Amino acid sequence: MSWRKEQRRAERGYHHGNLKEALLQAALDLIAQKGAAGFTFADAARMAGVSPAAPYRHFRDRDELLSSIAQRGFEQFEAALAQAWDDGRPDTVTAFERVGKAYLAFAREEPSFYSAMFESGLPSDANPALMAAGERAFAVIRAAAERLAALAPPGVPRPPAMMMALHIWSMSHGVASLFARGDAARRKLPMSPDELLEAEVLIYLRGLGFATDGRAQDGKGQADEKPAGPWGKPK
Amino acid sequence: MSWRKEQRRAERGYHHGNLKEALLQAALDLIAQKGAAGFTFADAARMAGVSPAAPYRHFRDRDELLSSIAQRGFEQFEAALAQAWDDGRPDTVTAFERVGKAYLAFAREEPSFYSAMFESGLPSDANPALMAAGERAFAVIRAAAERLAALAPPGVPRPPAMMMALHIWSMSHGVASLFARGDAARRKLPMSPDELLEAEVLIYLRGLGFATDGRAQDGKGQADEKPAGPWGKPK
DNA sequence: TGGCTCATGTAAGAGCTCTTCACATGAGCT
DNA sequence: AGCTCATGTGAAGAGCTCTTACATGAGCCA
Repeated sequence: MSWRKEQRRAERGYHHGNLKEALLQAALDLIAQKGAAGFTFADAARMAGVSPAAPYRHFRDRDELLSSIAQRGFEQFEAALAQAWDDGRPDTVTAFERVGKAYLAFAREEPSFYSAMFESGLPSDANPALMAAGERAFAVIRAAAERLAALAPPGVPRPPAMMMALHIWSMSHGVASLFARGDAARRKLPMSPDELLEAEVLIYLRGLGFATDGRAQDGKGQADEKPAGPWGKPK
Repeated sequence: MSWRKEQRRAERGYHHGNLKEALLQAALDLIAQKGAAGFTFADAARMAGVSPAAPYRHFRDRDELLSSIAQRGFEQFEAALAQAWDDGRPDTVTAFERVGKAYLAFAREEPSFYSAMFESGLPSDANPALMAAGERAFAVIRAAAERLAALAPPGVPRPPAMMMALHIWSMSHGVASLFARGDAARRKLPMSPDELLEAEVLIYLRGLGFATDGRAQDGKGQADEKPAGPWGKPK
């Protein structure tokens, strides 16, 4: 009763032709359905229409497939963040907030990548290329923080950009992994994850002395205006 | 060559007597070693010295065992946070920071619990008791935020306590899961996770208008003293 | 065109896990 | 003493991971 498999083979010949890509795609789909833990090498093979042994021609391991996905994820993540940052245009604070939104958007729209990247429990020393890709993604946040730190108001010691970057990253990751994904999002929130993160970052930046209200802060700032606060209007 | 097993049985008789507890403990140990994903039902049975089928008398599933652990984790977590909070003594801000430290300490000292709680990919609707335990733990943070919000300086619209609680939680979870655990901690940081989180929370609170320097803020605050900032001294 | 070679796929199998079943044991009650 | 039922066992099916030996055919070279 394996006419199904026979037929598939008839359609595409003995050689698949693009198995590596097909496996990566299949794995993404499977992770989306069943989570990074539930995904199975054999399942990916089945989905690609090849025998369970075929994937071993392209990936040493189930883990290597997973870390390939994570690596790609970091690359796309970096691209998304970099595009959102857009080198700080039109102004640093606006661009910075856009980065936060892009972070959440990625976590929401690419949950498979996100969980391969952060929740797959891969030994971090397994794949140097993976680590490097992660570093590059973080570098975008760090560069943005650098620029932001340079705008810090005088009079107060300037916050270390590295620290700011780590803070922003931890907020983003915290919101993303607690509230913005799959059934974790079932917790009933008083606001959307995006709003939550935006408020969080705004409050944080204000704590650093930034005037985060009028947005255009790069020079001519209207500093103190009794701001409405980053949380909506009181009812 | 199974004299080993025979001997164990001789020691403890046909019935284990406390298998459920033994399994939970074994699972914790295994998760600590190999991560929540790598842990195996059969392994736990072996470690407890019983046959692979025995655990099924106590847990419907591998997942049910995992969620039992997560539930216990939340209970201990709640206890740890509540103890740290100590009903806001000696003053709200100090106690609040203690909660943050307790959060990280738990993540660091009980990584098995922490990953069962937050990284095991359990369907959140699987176990109502689990969800309830999670809620109770969060309630501690929320209660603390409530008290803190009540101290918010006048003149600015008071921040919603729920939002503050979610913010604090996301920061804590973000720092914990990115920097304070296992080989994720291999990222070379300019400061310890504890310091990182403390600074983050302090900056955040300052952004809400709290004077977070002299600590005693509940009444007689020395408000403005050109604070050194929550990041150490500039070198 | 014919023939080589090697990357890519397959089949079969060992060893593992999960889970279920019928059956064994003995702790605690009557 | 005898019953009963919770608790543990052994065997077995189904699935997964990964290895090994073998099959196929695409690309190259003459």
